[in-house]
Amino acid sequence: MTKKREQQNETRALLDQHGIQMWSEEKIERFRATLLSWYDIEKRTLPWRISNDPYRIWVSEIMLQQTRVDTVIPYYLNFMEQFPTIKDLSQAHEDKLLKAWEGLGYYSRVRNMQKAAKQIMTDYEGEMPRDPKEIIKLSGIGPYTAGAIASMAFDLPEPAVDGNVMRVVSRLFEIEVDIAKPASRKIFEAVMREIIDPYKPGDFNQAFMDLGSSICTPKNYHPELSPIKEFNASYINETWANYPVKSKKKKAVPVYYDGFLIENEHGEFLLEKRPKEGLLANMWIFPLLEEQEKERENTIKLQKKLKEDYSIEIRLMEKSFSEVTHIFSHLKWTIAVYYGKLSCVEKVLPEKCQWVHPDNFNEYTFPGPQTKLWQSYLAYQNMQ
DNA sequence: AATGCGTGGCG
DNA sequence: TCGCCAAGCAT
Repeated sequence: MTKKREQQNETRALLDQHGIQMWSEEKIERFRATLLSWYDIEKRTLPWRISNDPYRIWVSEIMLQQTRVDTVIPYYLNFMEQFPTIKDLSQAHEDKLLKAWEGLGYYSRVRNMQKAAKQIMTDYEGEMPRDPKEIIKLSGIGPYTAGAIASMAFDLPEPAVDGNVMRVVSRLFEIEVDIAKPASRKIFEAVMREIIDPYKPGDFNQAFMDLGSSICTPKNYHPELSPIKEFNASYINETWANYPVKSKKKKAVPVYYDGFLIENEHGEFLLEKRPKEGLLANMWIFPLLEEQEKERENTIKLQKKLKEDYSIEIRLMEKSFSEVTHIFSHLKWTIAVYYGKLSCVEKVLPEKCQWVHPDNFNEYTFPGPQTKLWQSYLAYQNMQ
C-alpha cells in the first residue's frame, strides 16, 4: 500500500468516526472551481501576497497569529524594510527586533522567529526548507504556519487549519466537535486534505481565510451571501446558527498593583526591565508592587517596600493620582499610580533598573500597560 | 490537555 | 462596561 493511500484511509476513518459525510469527487471539483473563481475576483491585495517568497510569507503568518490584518500591515512593511532577509533577521539585535514588534503583542513570536532564522542559517544553508516535516521543526512554527508556508510558498497540498478554516468547515459539514479543543484540529485537517485543490493549494487555503474574514464571520453571519452556500449543509438544513461549536474561554484573573513614576533631580524616571521569560519578557516598565487585595497600602509602607526592593529613598505623594487598567488574555491588571521624587541618591540600583529621561523613552520597548501609565501621568500634569 | 502569552476593535 | 474575538504556538 502506498503512503498516500495509507494516509487517505486514516483520514477517511477519522471522518467516519465523527459522522462526517465526505462529498463525491465530482462535488469536490465543483466546490474547488466555485471557491477559486470567487477568490480570483475577491482576493485582497496584501503586501505579503505580491510574491511566493517563503520568508515574506513566513513573517506575515507569524504576525497574523491571533492578530488582525489591518493591525499587521504597517508592522509588516516596517519589519521587511528593517530585516529584508532571513540572514538579516538571524543577525539582528534582539532589542531592535523587540522594538519592531512593540505594540503587536505575543512578543515571544519575534524571539522564536529569530531562533528559527538562526536554525535556517546553520541547518538549511539560509533557505526555508520545503518539506513540511522540516518546516514544523522550526521555532515558533506549528501545524498551521507550516501548512501555510508549504502551500503558499511551495504549492504543496498541505492543510493550514486556523480559526477561519475551522469555522467555515464546521458550517459546511455541520461538524459538532468543539473547535476550542486542541484535538479538534486533526478532524479539520482531515477534511481539508480531502478537498484541497492539488493545483492551487495556496489559493485554496487563502480563499478560506478571506471568506472567513469577510462573509463567513463569527458574528453577523449571512450564509445566503456566501459564494459557496450551495455546498453549505448548515445553510441548506437551516442549522447554521449552531456552528461552529465553541466552548467559552475563562475570564481574566484580576491582579492589583501599585505603580511608581519616580523622578530624580535630572528629570529622569526609574524604569525596570522585566525578566527574560514570561509575561512581557525583556520589556521596560515603571516599578510595580503587587497587592494581595484591592485594598491599598499606605504611603509609608510603600516607601519602605521601595527602599527594600529598589534601594531608593523617595518622597511619595499621599495618594495615587489615577488608576490604570489593562486586560491581557488571562490577566486583568489594575494599577494605582503614584508619583514620587527621589530624595536620596542611592549608590547601587538593582541590575534591572535604569534612570531614563522621557526624551529617550522611544529607545526602550514599552508594553501597553507602561504606555498607559505614562499617558495617565501626562494627563495628570496637564490638569495641574 | 490545559494554560500562558498582548492588543485593539466591536456590539 | 465587558465579553468575545483575530491567519497559534510552546510547554
